[in-house]
Amino acid sequence: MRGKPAAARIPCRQCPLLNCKGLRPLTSEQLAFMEQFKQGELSVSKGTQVMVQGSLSPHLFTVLEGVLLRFKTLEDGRRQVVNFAFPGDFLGLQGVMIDPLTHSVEALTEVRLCIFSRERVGELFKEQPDLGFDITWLSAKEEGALEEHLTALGRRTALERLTYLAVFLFMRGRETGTTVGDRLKLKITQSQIADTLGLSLVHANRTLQRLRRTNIASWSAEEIRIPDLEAAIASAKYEVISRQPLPFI
Amino acid sequence: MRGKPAAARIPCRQCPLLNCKGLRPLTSEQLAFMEQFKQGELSVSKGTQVMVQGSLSPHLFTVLEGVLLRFKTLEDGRRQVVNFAFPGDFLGLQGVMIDPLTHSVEALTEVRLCIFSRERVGELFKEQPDLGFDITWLSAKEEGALEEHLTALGRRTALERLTYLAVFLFMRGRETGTTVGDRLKLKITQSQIADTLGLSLVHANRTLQRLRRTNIASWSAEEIRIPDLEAAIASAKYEVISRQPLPFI
DNA sequence: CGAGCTTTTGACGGTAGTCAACTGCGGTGG
DNA sequence: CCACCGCAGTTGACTACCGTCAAAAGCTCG
Repeated sequence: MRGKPAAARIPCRQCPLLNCKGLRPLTSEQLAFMEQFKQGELSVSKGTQVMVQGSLSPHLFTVLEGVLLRFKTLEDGRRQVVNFAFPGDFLGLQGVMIDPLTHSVEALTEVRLCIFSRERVGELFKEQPDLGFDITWLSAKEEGALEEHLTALGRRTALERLTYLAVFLFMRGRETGTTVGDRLKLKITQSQIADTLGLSLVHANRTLQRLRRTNIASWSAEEIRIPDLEAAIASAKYEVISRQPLPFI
Repeated sequence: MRGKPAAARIPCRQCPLLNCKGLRPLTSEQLAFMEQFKQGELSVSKGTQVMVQGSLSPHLFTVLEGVLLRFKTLEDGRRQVVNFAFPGDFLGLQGVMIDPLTHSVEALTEVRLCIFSRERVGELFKEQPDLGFDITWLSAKEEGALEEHLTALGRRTALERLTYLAVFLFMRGRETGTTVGDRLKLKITQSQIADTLGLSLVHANRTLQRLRRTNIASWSAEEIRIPDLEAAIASAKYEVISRQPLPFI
């Protein structure tokens, strides 16, 4: 896990997440606590592994900027992308509870992370119960996302899965201000898409071409564009869960 | 959601979960808190829906006894089983954060549940931060299980999925004292298995027959028997996560 | 310009889904 | 008592979706 640590330490009261529309801002007391709870920052470039499956993780992270990929690897090399992380997402909670990490995390873009110490989490729960509650909230929301992915893999056709993923990523992007109009700029390889949706690379490619022809979403190597979100949601059979502003940090 | 509520209210200090080997017992202070936090008990018979997708849930539950099924339903009727709940598992956390439930919960056996009020969760986090932390732990563990299921659906063959599920259920049973020797008594229909593993009913049936012929697991309608757990784990390519005693309640 | 990665295309085979029918079993009611 | 029903499990035949193998084309970067 390389990367310039603490390149530019920004005080929490200037945290970019505070004016992110999809996120609920912290109270000033909470901000004061976070200020001393925060250990530093980590900036990594695209492709960097932030966490490695099987290793021990001394840190927790909050994503300040960028998009990451969480994935598991089987011994024989098969990979499964488990979820994506957007700004405001909390990474490494499992590492606190379960010793060796059960998945890896890799940066899909340039990424800036906020670092916390794993040892001091108990302290957070004691001194700021509301923040502890928020962490549980985030964890429950993550669980909900995994359930959606699970039904996508289990019960949706390849084309539905692709549209589902397009909509999912687009909406996560919109919540976290990563999106511009009906476009989400995000470079993902088709291999990563395949590993997310449980498809082979070849089949993912063919289905992606089929998706492009439907005009429901235009998904290029550079960006995802969804002209009619309602229509896309319907055709993905995506049940949108209620969009309350998420807590963070 | 029918069922005799509070049929027999057992004090927490006699909770059957306390001497469950896979679970970490509570301190006496925590027990005292839980005693007044607990609202009552709910006993339901096999097949009962304890929670219904789309409805609001006023309660949280801890499983005292029995096994349940969590599943999502698409509008067109396709079903996806998301996970199973064994004694000690915590149900309904998502209902606290996200308003309408995103999945249903159904009893697979006779089940006894401990009921908590959704409104008072904040109180628990404030007064017993350690318990709040434990809830987060449970949530993180659940997340880990979902990730395993996800890679099963995405990257394993039908036969591997079946063995994976057999091993998964057996080990959960063993953790929670539901198992006897190398047997887990548990009635599951092949349709439920199919909906768990993302297979069609017919194909699940055929693969199950194939699994029986391998002698790795004998999975009848009544029970799962795994004579050689190590071998089964290997052939399922199941990466066993470390088995620390779980917290509960 | 060549190396290496990602995307694309073709051909082929196998895995898994669908449709349909039949069996076996337990419960219900005539 | 047994016919009848519904449900779970089983089997066969057919199809199609999807994976694998292989190769070529496009791209970026040193």
